[in-house]
Amino acid sequence: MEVRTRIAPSPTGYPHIATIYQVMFDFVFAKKYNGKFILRIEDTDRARFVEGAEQVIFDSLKWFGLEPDEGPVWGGEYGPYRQSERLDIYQKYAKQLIEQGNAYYCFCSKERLEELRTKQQKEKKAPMYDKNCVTLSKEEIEKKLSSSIPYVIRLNVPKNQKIIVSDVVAGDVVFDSSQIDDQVLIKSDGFPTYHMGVVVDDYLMKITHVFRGTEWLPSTPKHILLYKFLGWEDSVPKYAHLPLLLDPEGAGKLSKRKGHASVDFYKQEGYLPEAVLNFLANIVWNHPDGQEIFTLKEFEKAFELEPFKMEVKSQGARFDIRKLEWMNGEYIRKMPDEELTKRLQEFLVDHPAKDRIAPLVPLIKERIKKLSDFIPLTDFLFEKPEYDLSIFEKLKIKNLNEVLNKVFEDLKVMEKPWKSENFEKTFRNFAEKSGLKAGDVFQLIRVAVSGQIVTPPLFESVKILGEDEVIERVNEALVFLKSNRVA
RNA sequence: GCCGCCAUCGUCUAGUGGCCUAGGACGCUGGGUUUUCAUCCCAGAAAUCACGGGUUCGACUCCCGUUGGCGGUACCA
Repeated sequence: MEVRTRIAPSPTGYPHIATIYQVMFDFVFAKKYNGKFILRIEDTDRARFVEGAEQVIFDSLKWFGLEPDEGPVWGGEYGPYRQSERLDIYQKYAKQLIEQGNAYYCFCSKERLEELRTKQQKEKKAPMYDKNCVTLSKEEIEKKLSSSIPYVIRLNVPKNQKIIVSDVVAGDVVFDSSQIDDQVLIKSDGFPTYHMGVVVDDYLMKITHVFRGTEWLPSTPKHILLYKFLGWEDSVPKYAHLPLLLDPEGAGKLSKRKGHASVDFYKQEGYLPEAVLNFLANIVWNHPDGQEIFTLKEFEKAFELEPFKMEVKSQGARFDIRKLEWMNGEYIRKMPDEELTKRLQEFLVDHPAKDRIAPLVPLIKERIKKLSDFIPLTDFLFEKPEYDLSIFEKLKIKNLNEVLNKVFEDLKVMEKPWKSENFEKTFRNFAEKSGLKAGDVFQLIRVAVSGQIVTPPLFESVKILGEDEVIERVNEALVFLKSNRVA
């Protein structure tokens, strides 16, 4: 049987990093077994629907290289792939369930439901629907229907049944059906709820494996019940409820409010998609060889989903951005210069000098952890520095102005074009003659040229700036020092 | 409240009864290389394996309980 996995996001805002985390498993697993990875848009919540969110999901998947084989714009033989375009299908199965007595019309008002809930909570009972409408006669139902009283369709959950969820991560989990609420299947606006939509579509789209967050584990028995009632018992997919991504500060799930949760954050900060994926995989799964850095392909190769035991941790994992940063740096350092240049150029969309960064790449490669680090590190190469007296004051040389002046004179007479070796020799000699440490002299030149304490290697930076520009900047630094009455 | 999942350094984890006086990685601290920073190399601190009972010759590993964390408990997904 062909392996078919799916991601079913709802277009309610920008995509969450946990969605990508899930997609990664779907994608890798489908690829490993030559199966198909499907994207289905679950746009059944009209209140939370956000215009354009769907496109952002597509873009994110593309950025991570996790594009589906089937989906809304990709096509496929099991479409349509948007739930809003499948309403009649859910209706059809809902009717079937009603006829079988496995579901029923419910005309209860929101107010009654609210009252019921508060009452149950007061009595310290689990808030559940009381099956009030299950006993309605055919005539009563017809009457209410024809006078267009709003209704929902509820699942008629039987009492005192054991429902076993076989999960590849958690193992077999037994639920008591008496604890399960009569879930709404079709809302009063005619749209299905998640539970109805997911079961019908997963069945119709022939989904074989479901990877989703553990927050879904408690509602899985409802889904299993639905498969059973619809006569699809043999088609229940294999479930793998993945550990939740927890907030680094430790207050529950990684939430959208906290920034790190948005896929966009990683793009904007200059994280590499492959590094993010590696990180995501690594926090819940360990490579059998013990390596922490591995490609998606390597993950795919080593990842196993044994019949009842998946090699994935089942506890929630804190999302430690510092480790991601380190990992991202590792990827940057291992990347060929040409590739890094390309990535940097793609990242620096508005950078005025992005076409001229190639020679810088080898200089900054070991110094950046994220693509965005490039900007503060190299700014001085593209624009004149703004000098700050406190930075000059950090230098170990006492008579700054005097020494810099001598440097200035030496620079003017140095043989052009400057060569790194010659530059170094000149100022080492200079330092020795002046009784200064070579490092201190170089640091002074660095600050004069860049205005910064930290820069890429000095000799190479100087070369990139060019002789005239360097001399001019040293002169400007002198003027600055004088105007601040520095000796 | 009820139901469920989980429990090893600050964080991510290795560990499936003896190899564990618990290993690795990030981070942190110190040192070395270096024109700054970074890279790289070396060293170090850091977990009474949540707690309490069992089972066993022997438990981080198995069982029970407690505690704690997390998730669910919607006409949201």
